[in-house]
Amino acid sequence: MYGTQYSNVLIQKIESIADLSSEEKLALVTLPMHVVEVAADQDIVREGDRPSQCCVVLEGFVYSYKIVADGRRQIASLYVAGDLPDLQSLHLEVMDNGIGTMTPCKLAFISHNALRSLCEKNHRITNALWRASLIDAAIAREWVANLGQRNAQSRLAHLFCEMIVRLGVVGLVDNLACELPLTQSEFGDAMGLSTVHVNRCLQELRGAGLISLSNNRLQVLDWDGLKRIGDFDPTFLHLKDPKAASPSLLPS
Amino acid sequence: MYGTQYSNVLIQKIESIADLSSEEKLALVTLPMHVVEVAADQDIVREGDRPSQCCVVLEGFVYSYKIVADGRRQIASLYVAGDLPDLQSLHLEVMDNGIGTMTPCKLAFISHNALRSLCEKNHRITNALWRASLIDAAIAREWVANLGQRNAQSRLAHLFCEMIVRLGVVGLVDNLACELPLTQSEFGDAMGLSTVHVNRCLQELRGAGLISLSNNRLQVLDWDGLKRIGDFDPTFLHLKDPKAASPSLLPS
DNA sequence: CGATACGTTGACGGAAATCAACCCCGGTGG
DNA sequence: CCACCGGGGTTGATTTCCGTCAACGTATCG
Repeated sequence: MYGTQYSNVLIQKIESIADLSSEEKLALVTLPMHVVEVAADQDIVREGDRPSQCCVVLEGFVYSYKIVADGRRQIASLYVAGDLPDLQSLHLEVMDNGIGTMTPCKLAFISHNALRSLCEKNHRITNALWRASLIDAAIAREWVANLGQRNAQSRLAHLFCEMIVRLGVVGLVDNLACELPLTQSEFGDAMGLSTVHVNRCLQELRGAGLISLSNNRLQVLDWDGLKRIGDFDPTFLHLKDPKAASPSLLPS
Repeated sequence: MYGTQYSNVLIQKIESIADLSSEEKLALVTLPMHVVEVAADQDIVREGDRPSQCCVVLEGFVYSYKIVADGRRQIASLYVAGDLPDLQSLHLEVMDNGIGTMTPCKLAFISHNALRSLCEKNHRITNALWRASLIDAAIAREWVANLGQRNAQSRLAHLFCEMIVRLGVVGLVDNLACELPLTQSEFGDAMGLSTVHVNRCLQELRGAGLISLSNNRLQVLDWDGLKRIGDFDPTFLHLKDPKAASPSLLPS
C-alpha cells in the first residue's frame, strides 16, 4: 500500500527544513508505506526494541519518553504531523527511549530497507533526513537549557512558543491557536515539574493575559509577551523560512 | 597539511560506534585537516556563526553551551578526544549554540566541502557520521531526563558514569580514573545546579565512598554504587562493544 | 606580595514538591 | 435514571531541596 494521499504532510515538513526537487518529492511520495491508526496512550516502540521500520506522524500527537529509577517519566520530545519520532532507529540499533501516542494517531511506517535504498540513490534526501535528525537534536539541546536554567513559568512559556511554531509549519495553527492535547500531568513530565506546580504556573500565564488553555486547545493572546517570558528564540528550529518562526506576522 | 599523526583518535572514536573498512579508514586519515592548538576558555564557534568547517577534538575538553535570558549559562554537552562538537554545522547553517574549550586543546578542522565530497563518495562514512550525530542527540535526550527527573546527587553521579565510559572508549581511563577538568561551577552549569550545591553533593558522593575528585582528576571507587546512585544505563551511548560500557570489567 | 580563581562552610530564603482534599464532568452500569 | 467511578483540574497546608548571600581558606601566579 502506498500512502500517497498522506505523503503531503511528510513533504511539507521536509520542505520546511530543506529544498526538494520534484523528482525527490516523487521518490518520497512513492516510498512504500504502511498507514496505521493507533489509539491514544499506546506505545509505538519501547526502550530496548530494535525496530526495522521508521514511523511518520500523519495526524495526532506522539512523544518520546524515558523512565528513570524511581518510576518517574521524562517526556523527551513531542512529535506532530510530519515528524519522524524514531528516525534514529535507522542508524542506532536499539532504542534508548520509548515512543507513544498522546492522542489517537494516524502513522505511516516505512521500512528501514526502503529508506536506506532511497538514501543510497539520493544524497540530497539523505542530507534532508540527516538534517531532520539534527534539528531533533537541536530541540533536545534547547530542552536541556530549558530544564536546566529556566523557572517553571518560563519553561512552559517556552514550550508553548515552540509548539506554536512547529505546528504552524504544518498548518495546524490558526490565529495563534492550536490543539495541544496534553494533560497538566504530561506538561509536568515534559518540563520536569509536578502537576500541581504546572497548574499554578498556567494560572499565572493566563492571569498575565498571555495565553488561554482549555479543552486541549492553546490560544496565544500575547505572542511577544509569551516569547519574552519564555526567552524564546526560534533559531534552534532551523526553519528555512524565518517568517514561519514569527507566527504573529503570518496571515491565517 | 594532513593530520595523519592525529587521525587515530578520530578513527578510534568512529570505530567505537561503526565498522570501517581499511579504505574508509584511509579516506578519513587523508582528509585534509588543519590542526590547531587552542588555549583554555576560548570560544571555537559562537551562537549565530555560520561555520564552513567542522572541528574534531584531538586533545582536551570542549563543551557546547547556551546563554539564556538572564545571562545564565547551560552547558549542553561535553566533548572529548574523537568527538565532533559542531558536526551539526555540516547541515544546519547557523549555530544555535556556542562551543568553547575548557582546557588547552588540540583541534583538527575539516572543511565542509571536504566532508561533503567524502560523504558523496562513501555511504558508509555518511552513515557513520550520521550515526555519530544521532548518538549526540541520544546523549542530549539523556541529559533532558537527568535534569528533569533526577536530584542533584544523582545527576552528578550520572555525569561521572557517562564520562568514565566515554573517556574509556578513547583510552583515557585507567583503573576507573580519568582527567575531568571541570570546576564545580562548570559542573553546576552542566547539571543545572548552583556551585554551592555541587560542592555539597560532591562531599556526599565522596563521603559515601563512591568517588574521589580533586585536582581535575576523577577516581571512581565504587562503580556499581555510582551507577546505582546515578541510575546509569549505558545503552544511550550506543557503543558497538557492550564491554566498553562496563569499565570495571576491563583490563587496564 | 596582593590579586584572582577555586573550593568550602553557615545562615537564610524561596521555588517547587508533596500530601491531601475537593470539584467537575463524562462514562457506565445496576 | 441516578449512583458510582475515574480522570483531569484546582486549592491549601506543609515540607524539602536547592539557590542565594556572604564569608573565609587555600593555592597559584604575575
